[in-house]
Amino acid sequence: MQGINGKWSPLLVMALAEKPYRFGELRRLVPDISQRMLTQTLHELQRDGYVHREVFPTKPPSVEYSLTDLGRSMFVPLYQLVQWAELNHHAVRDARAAFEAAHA
Amino acid sequence: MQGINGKWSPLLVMALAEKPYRFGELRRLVPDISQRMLTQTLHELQRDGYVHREVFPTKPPSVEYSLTDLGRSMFVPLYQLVQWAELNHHAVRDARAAFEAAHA
DNA sequence: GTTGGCGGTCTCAAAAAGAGATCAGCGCTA
DNA sequence: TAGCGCTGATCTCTTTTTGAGACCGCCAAC
Repeated sequence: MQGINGKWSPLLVMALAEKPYRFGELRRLVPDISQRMLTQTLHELQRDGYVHREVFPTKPPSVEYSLTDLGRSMFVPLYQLVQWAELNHHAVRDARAAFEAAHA
Repeated sequence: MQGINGKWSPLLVMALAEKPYRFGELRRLVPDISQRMLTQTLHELQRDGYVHREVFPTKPPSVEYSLTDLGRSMFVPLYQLVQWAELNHHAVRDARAAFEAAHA
C-alpha cells in the first residue's frame, strides 16, 4: 500500500474522480482538511503520478488538479473499498458501541 | 474510510486473511511494526469488529487473532486494492523518479 | 539460577498533523 | 488612492501520533 497513505489522499482521489477541481474548490469539497495538508497531499499525489497540476494564468492565477490515467485506474479498486465502507459503516458503529458497552 | 486508517490496519487484515495468527507471529510476519503499534492496532481492529481475540490458557498464555465475518468481507475489496498496488507500484516508482529528476 | 519466549505496558524522543498568521499580485469599491 | 478580498501557497507554533526501547510477571528449559 504505497502512495495512498494518509487519510486525505483517498478522499482527494475520490473527489477528483468526478471531475477536475481547483485548489479552493477541493478545500471546500473535502471537509476539515487544512490548507497545509491539502497543499502537501496534492504535491505528493502529483509526485507519485496520480494527479496532474495545471496553472492557468488568470488573475489571480488559478490551479487545476485532475487525475492522470494512473489515478483513474486506482480509482476503480478504491471505489470498491469506499462502497464496502458505505455498506458496512453501521456494522462498525454497532461493534464499537457493543465493545464500549462491554468495557464500561 | 473509517476503521482501516493507519498504515498497519490493512497489513494486519491482509495477514489474518490467510489464517489466524498469534501476537508474536504477527510481529514477525508484519515487518517493521513495533510491539506498541501492533498491540494498539489489534485493539482497534477488535473494537471495530474486524478481528476476534481469543486467549488460550496455555503456559504461557497464547493469544490468537482471527478475522470476523466483517473482517473477511472487507478483505474482498481490500485485496483488489492491494492487487492494483502490486500491479502498478512500478508506475509510481517511475513517476516519482521522473518528478525528482525534473525538480533536480 | 540464569536464560529465553510469551503478550503486553510504560516512558521518552521524533515525526506528523492541525491551527492560524502571513505573503504577493491584482480587481473591486469607496 | 486607500483599503479590502480573492487566489494558492508557505511559515511558525502547538498538539497528536508514532517509533524505539526498557521493563513486567509468568513459567519452561538448560
